[in-house]
Amino acid sequence: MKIVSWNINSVRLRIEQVVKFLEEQQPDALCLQELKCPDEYFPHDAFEAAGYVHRHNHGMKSYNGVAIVSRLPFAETDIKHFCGKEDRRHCMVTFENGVELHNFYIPAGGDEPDPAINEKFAHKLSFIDEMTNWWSERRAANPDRKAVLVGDFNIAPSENDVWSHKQLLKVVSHTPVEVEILEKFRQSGDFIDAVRDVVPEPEKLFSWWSYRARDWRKSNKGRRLDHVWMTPNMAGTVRTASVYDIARDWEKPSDHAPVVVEFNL
Amino acid sequence: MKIVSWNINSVRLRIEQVVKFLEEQQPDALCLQELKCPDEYFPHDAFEAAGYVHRHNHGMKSYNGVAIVSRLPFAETDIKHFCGKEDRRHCMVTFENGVELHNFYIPAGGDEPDPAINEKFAHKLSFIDEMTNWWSERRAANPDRKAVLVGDFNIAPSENDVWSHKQLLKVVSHTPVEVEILEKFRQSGDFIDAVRDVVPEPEKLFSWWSYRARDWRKSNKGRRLDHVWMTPNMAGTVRTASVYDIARDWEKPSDHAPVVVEFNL
DNA sequence: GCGGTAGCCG
DNA sequence: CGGCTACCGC
Repeated sequence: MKIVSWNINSVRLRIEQVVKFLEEQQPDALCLQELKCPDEYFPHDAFEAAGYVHRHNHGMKSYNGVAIVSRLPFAETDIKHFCGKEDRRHCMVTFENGVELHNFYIPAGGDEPDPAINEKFAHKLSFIDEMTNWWSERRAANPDRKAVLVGDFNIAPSENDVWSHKQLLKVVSHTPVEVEILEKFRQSGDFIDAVRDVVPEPEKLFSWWSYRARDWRKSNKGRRLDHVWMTPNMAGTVRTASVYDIARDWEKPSDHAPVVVEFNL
Repeated sequence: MKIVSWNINSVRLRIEQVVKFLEEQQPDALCLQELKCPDEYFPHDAFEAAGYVHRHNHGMKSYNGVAIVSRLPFAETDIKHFCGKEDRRHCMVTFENGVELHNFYIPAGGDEPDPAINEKFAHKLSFIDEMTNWWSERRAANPDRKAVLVGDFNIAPSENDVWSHKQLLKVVSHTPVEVEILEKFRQSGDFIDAVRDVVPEPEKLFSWWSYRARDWRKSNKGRRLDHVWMTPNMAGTVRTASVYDIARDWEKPSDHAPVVVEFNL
């Protein structure tokens, strides 16, 4: 089972790149974030033509929005609201083999890494906190569930997930408080980072490069913000994992590259 | 001598199309309107590389802007302000053979063809009125001057310059008041319409097709808004004249096509 | 419909 | 830097 997470930064603007990617990589399921697209304008036809006939899209105008498009049918679909907002940051499907796939777009958190003065940073921390409580309950109710959790977590947890640990310690996405709260969430499910399972540290690995760099590949000031995690009962099932960074070189690219993971399922 | 007028509707967005056109048509001078480009951002390098090393550009932010780029050197360059505005609607050069080339972007005139209620329409009429007085004086001062006047005049004078004379009689660009005031200007210089000299009426000829049409060539609801005129002492010098409408089919085209005139000079 | 602008966001 | 929202102009 091949699963991909990709922050597409406008699904309508980049639908042709998405189709190209699907043709080249043929994943079973593609999880998209930052659709920036109300559901009534979601480009269903292009996905249908590409063979991705099963779709669960959950978007809004201007901001956020997540979708899962798949060649495999869904037994169930659902969404969850976090922090009392309907801001389209999560959707999930259950495949017919019982495996769940969750797609997240965790809040970016603004510039100032202080929840007392920056409401966006406070929102980010609360969001992850709520994810932790939510999963603890879900896990208690069904300890044997197999689940893959993917998305733009907007956090690069390890020092090998950023181009400069030192220079990013006070930059939102790599501050200790974020890394710790994300680790707390990880522990709540004993999740395994599927990518690091196959591409272990200290190898540097990034999935996002700012638009602001003149030559993103040369300066390579990247961060690994996009993740694919799995429940501990899926240990040992990762066949391959990689960042499809050639998509970052396409015409008018997203600032994120797809993260591709193949599972033996 | 091959001279072209082209309303490019953003010279920066379409610089590659301009270079392609220059390579295909190799005019001596290209007159551009609607640069929408401050002078400090004019794409000099692309013109330089294409062999158009003589340039007179006169632009501003957001709106209007005119330029003459040329393979032939200029003996002089100048600009004139009309209606007390510095809105970059005219520039001119004198070639070493003494021939003047004037490039105009006459105001579009808004929607309502009534100067009493529409200031933009009043501006358009005043602009042409001022052109008339200005040229009368210039002509009196130098009756033997040879001059080519080109540009987006935003008026389709004849019934064969529009797709439907009847349906456009009350539409700004083809109203009798505009046609008459432009004819008054023409008479002030006894100008000859170089294009109609070679492509006589009643042949329909257009240089502009709205972006709003689904299929501009099929519906063909065009207007001839772009013109190449010459002083009467140049009578009989037009070798060819045409509208390069294939440029209207290029990717992300301008809504205007280049008007190309070859003179025996 | 498609250029341009500004401010918001990341 | 480049999505988005808006509005302006043709």
